[in-house]
Amino acid sequence: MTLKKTDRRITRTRRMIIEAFTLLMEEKGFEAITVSDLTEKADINRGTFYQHYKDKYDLLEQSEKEIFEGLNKIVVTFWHHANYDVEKVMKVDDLLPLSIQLFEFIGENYQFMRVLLGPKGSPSFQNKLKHVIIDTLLHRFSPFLKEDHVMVPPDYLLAYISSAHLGLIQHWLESGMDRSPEEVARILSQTAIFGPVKVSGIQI
Amino acid sequence: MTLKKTDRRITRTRRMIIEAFTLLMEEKGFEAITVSDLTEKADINRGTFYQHYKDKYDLLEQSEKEIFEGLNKIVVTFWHHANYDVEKVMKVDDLLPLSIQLFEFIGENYQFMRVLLGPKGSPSFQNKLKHVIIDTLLHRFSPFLKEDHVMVPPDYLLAYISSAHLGLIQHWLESGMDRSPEEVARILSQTAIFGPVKVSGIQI
DNA sequence: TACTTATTGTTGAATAGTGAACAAAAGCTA
DNA sequence: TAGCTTTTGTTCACTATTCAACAATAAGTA
Repeated sequence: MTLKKTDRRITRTRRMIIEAFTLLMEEKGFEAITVSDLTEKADINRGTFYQHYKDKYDLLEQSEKEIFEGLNKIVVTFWHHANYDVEKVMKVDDLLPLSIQLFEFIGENYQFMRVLLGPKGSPSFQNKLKHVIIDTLLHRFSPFLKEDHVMVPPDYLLAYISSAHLGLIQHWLESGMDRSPEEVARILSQTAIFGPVKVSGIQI
Repeated sequence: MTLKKTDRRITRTRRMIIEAFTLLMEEKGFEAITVSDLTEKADINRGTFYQHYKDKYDLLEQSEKEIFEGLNKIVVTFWHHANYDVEKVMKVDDLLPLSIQLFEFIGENYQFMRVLLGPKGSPSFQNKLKHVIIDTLLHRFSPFLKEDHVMVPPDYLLAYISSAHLGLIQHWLESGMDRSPEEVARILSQTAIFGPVKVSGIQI
């Protein structure tokens, strides 16, 4: 079954809507935005917007979904390639390439993520992203935890790590991505080494 | 007779073509560009290009024409508003607003004009622009020349002034518009005051 | 509270752009 | 020079977007 190619007009129209959405969120905040605002800023017909999205809430939902799906796809693809087995001992540096890819993806969606995570963005986005980090990423490492080595309750550990990740991502975005994805991935890796990793018992 | 509104898709498609055209001229120079290059870079269908332009030469021609028409429109509108009469004595500062508008227009078309006037642009564009400056702008001042005060042949004067204008425009574009349209308009005005204006006999 | 303005959601006919295909021409390479 | 590859210019049926209009709803104001 061959994958049907999307008409480039659809892709283009959606990109224009997202760009307008991002600018308007920064300008006036999600709640104050109207569909008319969006279509004016995107320079498209109002009817066209309704062809793509039900309303502005649907737009937010689908936009966030795309971000989460993008992140998830990266992790799934990485895992598939890495072909990890519980028998193998995992080293922290094994995850550096994954980290870099994730930060590159975030960088590609910089404006949108920065706005969403900012003061005028979606209040629930932070929470959703945190859960994505937990479900998509951190739960994959559960099998690698040496249960008799775990010094703290796992749920607290996950809450700690995911919030730390989120905080670091937010700082990177707020400072205009002043470091490369590689650099920030290393910062994350090295910060984790002398923190959560040790308490988890994963070999360094 | 009401002015028919252009479909925004037409405007958008043409803008995308021009943007692609500008990038490719910088990248490989006009001669090396193919229509296929243009439509790939613009992300439009090849057939669509042919709906708008005959070939790449037609694209160049129409693009330049738009620039010249834009400049001309500014001058014509200014003249209309200024409502100058030969009886009135013209002062140099009277033209500052016109200068500013012209530089603003150039600024709005910065990328395209910079590339056209650059080493990989259209070799004839400089010459055409010079003639536009003469025909559109400088010839309007002929009636204000005090013939018995003119110290040099008028055709030499026009050649001097138009080249000076062009040189100043090019420098501004090449230096990435490091000064505002207002500033560069003043530079032009003040440079002219102690040069061509004096020899023309226009009151300072 | 009543009135005005702005926005919404939808509709239909028209228009612009799309993808794929084709023959011919141009450009490139051995 | 012959053969291959790329580009051109065009066509057609289909799709996405457009514009304008409309009634209903929501928001704003006096």
